[in-house]
Amino acid sequence: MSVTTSTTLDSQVTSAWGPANPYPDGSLVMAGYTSRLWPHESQPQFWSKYQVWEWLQQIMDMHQIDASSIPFQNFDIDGHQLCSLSYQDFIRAAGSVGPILFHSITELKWSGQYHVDIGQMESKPELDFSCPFPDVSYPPGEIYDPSVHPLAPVASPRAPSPDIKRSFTRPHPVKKHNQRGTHLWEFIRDILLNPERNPGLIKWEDRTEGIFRFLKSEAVAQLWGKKKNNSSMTYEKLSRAMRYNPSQLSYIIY
DNA sequence: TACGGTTTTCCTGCTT
DNA sequence: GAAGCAGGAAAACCGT
Repeated sequence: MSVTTSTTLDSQVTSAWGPANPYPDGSLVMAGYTSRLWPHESQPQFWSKYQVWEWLQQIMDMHQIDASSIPFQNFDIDGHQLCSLSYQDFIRAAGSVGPILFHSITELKWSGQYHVDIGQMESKPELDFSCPFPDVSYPPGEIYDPSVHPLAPVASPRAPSPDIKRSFTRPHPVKKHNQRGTHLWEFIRDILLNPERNPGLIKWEDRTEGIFRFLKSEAVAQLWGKKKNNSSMTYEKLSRAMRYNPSQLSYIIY
């Protein structure tokens, strides 16, 4: 993928919304995300598996818990199943974090107050490059601590350009606090978490393995550069940043 | 001001 | 040989 001088980023992204999108079905990548046309119901009983995971992630953030301390695979369930779990089930599934999760889900079941304001996003389907990737994983007012979910490109298979594969490992230990605003891994995460809003830029290749594919690498780099006020950003630089220090970084995309 | 973490930039080597 | 990716090294940047 290359962005020629005559090809604007807007045109690329816009075209991706249309029938020209080379991945219109998204059957592989979007499996967990199509349902992400989010909580029309705020009731956890109606959550998808993915929403359950987002809730888990949010709880970990809120309580400053290392995301690696619970086996996410134990929560490969939808909201209905989640709500049917007993206190002991939570203990078994999440150990010492279980009571926190149980308490949270119990409150949510009764209050129905859990709102992730995706509805706002859906009401504004147009792309907004001034803030292209709203942090929809976290309700307004909640501070997301990215260091809880560090991201790590690990040994990634080489792939012929323009399809660049990257893979991510499970979460790693935590460092506190976002010192520099948006991190690159947050940026990537948000693209992956918002396929409806940023179609055709990156797609999941194998979500269970944490492998994704750059479809428009230079377009992603341009967006990143715009976010960082760096007009000279290229995919080469962006990819270098992604490769940097993989032992430190990991990611919690499932 | 010093320090640490993250990102950017430049470069070389390897693979296809 | 060309293209593209991986990774080393150093500098820049930013928050504490």
